[in-house]
Amino acid sequence: MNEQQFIQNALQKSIEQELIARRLELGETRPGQLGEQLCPEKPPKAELGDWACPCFPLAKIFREAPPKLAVALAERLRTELPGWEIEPIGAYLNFRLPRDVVARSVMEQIALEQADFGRNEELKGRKVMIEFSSPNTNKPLHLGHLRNNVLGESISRIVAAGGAELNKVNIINDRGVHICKSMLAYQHFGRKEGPEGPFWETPESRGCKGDRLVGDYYVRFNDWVKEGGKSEEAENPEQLALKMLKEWEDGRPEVRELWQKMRKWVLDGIAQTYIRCGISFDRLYFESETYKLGQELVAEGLERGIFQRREDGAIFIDLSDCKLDQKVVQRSDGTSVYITQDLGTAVARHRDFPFDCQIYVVGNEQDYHFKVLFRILHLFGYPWSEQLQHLSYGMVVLPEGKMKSREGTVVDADDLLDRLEELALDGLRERGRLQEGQDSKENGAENSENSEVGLNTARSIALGALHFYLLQFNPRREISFDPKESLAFTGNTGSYLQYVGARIYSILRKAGAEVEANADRLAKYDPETWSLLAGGASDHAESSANSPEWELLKQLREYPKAVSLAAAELNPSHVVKALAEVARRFSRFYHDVPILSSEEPLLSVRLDLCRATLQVLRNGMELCVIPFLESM
RNA sequence: GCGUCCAUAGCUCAGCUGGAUAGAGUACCGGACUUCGAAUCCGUAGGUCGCAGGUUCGAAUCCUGCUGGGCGCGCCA
Repeated sequence: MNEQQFIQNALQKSIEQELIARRLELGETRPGQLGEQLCPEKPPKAELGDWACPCFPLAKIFREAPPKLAVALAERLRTELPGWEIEPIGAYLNFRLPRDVVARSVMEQIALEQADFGRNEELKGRKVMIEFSSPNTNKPLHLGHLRNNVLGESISRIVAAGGAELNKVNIINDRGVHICKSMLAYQHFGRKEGPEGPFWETPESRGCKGDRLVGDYYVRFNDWVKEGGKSEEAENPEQLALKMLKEWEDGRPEVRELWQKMRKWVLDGIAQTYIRCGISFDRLYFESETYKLGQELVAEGLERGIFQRREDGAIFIDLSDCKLDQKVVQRSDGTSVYITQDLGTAVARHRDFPFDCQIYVVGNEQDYHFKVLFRILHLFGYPWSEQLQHLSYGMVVLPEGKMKSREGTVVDADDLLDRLEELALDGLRERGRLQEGQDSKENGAENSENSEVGLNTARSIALGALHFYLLQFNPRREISFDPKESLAFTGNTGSYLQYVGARIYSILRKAGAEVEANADRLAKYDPETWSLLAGGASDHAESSANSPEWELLKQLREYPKAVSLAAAELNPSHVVKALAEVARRFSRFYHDVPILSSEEPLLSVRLDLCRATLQVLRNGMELCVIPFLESM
């Protein structure tokens, strides 16, 4: 039973007693409903208490003003909840927890569970498949993918923390006219003149990542179209692309060979970006493999009357009855469209991993696509089709508007990460943080700025800043990305979490103390020590009502709730926010309360509070794909 | 035009599904490093919750209308 229910139960009893004392009848209301109507909530200000409950709903039954009721109920609750402070203020009943008990229970729980603190079993036994990233093999990843990637990875970790069995998958869109476009451009413009004669350009010859190279040819194709597209075939490039797609589906060797080569360039390049971002997949699906199954399904659907054939041969589904209009599922020339492969992919995936639920992390510009997809799978009668979910996240827009690949306003993922790493390195340099034992001795040479350790730290800071930034908003919300302001390391950022972690590490190092919390040690403290900790025993504890220690402890207790809420809503921002709040409250505690210079037993128990905070930060940062740093 | 999502401090966003004086960060201004890491902390200021109605003890939150925006409405993906 959680605390909220605990309070509700006590309320329920008190209300019943009060009713009896007043000889009032319940009338239509079930006895059990009374407590449920009163929902304990967080007061707007910490001074008011730890929990609060408005008495408005009871006014009718008791035929008395809520403030008077609150006073009467408070009296009864005091005997119901010994140790708690209960205070009626206006129409509200305010509750204050017995602090020594709470402090001890949170810290013991953290010490016992350690890396598992925050995990729960709400999704135990559920098999969840999650699709995210979904790159095209004709260009590198951009800012939009970065949001998608970190959302997918973070939600995966959060859902796994809920006990679900998880399968992370990526559908690689390596088939279609857009792929043919970059291939065509390469065929026409990829022949270069070198000192030793002509050659076909490769990532090595240009000295860049393969995804970048192919992406440039994709852009080149669009320029070609604008130029009027002169080619020896005297057809325009768009037509050539469709023709090439047909040849690809027919398996023409030259086309397949070029496709294999360019596809690998992009896949290798994108794989590097994934590694850099700390995200991974259990399995890759390729549209080039699943589209055939999609075509089989189209044939089956046609036979079963789910789809219809038009005079020109195109196959479509009529969904005008549910306002989804008509949708073509196979072109008149027999080639597949986007949704064809998604049908095949869904079926293939359920064969590979019989999921209870599948989450598609895909941008909201595809809301219509997924409505149609889910509808079709429903009409096919797959039972699992009822458990498909589209996590429709908002776009990332720049101050000047939407990113457009053709206009070169796309923010390239690798470029952005490079820029962030440079800024992080500048930050380390300014703070003189590139020396001080950050270098390995075997490196011997010098504490140079280019040391491996310094670069790794900068990478972690950059990634932390980016991921914190991208996860702090509601996923469904469109976010505007201003490079100048968004790439900050001060204020509410990933670096803030890392900084607090590093400071805790530092203080534990200085104390010569171990880093892990230890439940046996905690068991030795007496109740008075716990009261000293929670109540704020610092010299200037003029208001022990809400000491920094108590505020911190309460926030540590909030962390598991944030994780389960994030899992329920598929919204990692709850975890990010809970962590930022932990960091803020720790900073205040750290600032206001001396730790190393305090005397026993306060020294020990305060160090234990540091350890508990550290553990929560680490656990949460792991879920948000924000690297933890022992020093920065 | 149709569908769909959105509108809260100068800016970027919260607001726990109807409750107390609407909160953070950032920017601005003012304080705090001889003391555990100043990528920090503290304080001041900043709002007619787009507009107008409605529902009720009570609305940023629910309903209707209006205004202004995003996205979608391809045999692109």
